Amino acid sequence: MKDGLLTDRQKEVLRFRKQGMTQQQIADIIHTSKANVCTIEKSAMENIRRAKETLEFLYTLDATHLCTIEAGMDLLDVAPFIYREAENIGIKVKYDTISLINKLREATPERFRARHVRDAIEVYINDEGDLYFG
Amino acid sequence: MKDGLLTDRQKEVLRFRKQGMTQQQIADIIHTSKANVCTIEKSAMENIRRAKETLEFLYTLDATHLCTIEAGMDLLDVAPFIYREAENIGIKVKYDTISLINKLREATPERFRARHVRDAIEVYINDEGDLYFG
DNA sequence: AGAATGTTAACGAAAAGTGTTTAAGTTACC
DNA sequence: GGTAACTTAAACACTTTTCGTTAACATTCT
Repeated sequence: MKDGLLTDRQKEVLRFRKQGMTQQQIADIIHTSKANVCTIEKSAMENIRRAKETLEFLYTLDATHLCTIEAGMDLLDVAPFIYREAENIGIKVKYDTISLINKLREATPERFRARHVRDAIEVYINDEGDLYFG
Repeated sequence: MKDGLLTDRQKEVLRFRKQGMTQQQIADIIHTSKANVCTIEKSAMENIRRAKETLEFLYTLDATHLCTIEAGMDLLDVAPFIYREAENIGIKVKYDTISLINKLREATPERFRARHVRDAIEVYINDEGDLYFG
């Protein structure tokens, strides 16, 4: 049984970075070049991105596509829209308006500009009323 | 930018499995042996396990060690214990007793026998009062 | 017992991932 | 301009993963 995606090297770098060290400082400590620290850190972030994407796939596997939030929509209109769509297919959404918006902003922070949606967001829902965004 | 951890083959098998197909049925469709379907499915599950573990590491990265739940402890004593420890370091735990126990059992189901803890569990907490178990 | 389902071990070939170095490129700040 | 922090790309040796086969083994249902 193997560990997670991150190599010992990558974990090491992430820990030092979390403490606020520069790549050069870390390079000195672990006896390698700063370029190498950079690539190690970069591939660590890449691995984290992939881990997230993998679990996203799992979620959408037992979830059905609920609706699409089109670009330009106001953030405050999103929750009512999702509630209506979910009601149409007879599923009760698990989250109240506040949690829903928080969850949405957390899942796709880059897709917002102030109160407006920048790019379309696909919304998935499962039988339990859990929501996933892709 | 690469995809998630799962190969197309693995996703394919997982989708068919979700639909309730047997390994033999899938093997016939994708033109390979059932043994191979089995190994593909198995490594898919392994990849999913690793994705989860990777994100767990991320959580503990900005969390500090709160306390250790020793083997033999009664499940009903865990929540009060954690609350007390968190209070000692001035952090309010995000979960009520019920949610806390659910979260604990979900994270480490193999470490319980009826109402008792089998092996020691490390508890981590972050500034927001989120808990992680390792 | 027979049949279907699932698992495991051993092995090979092709593909992908890892750690490194080197070298050239930003970006930002004094 | 110069320097420190950081990024990027190419190339290398090395290790691991993946997909596939075959054959044996365990489980469960009829």
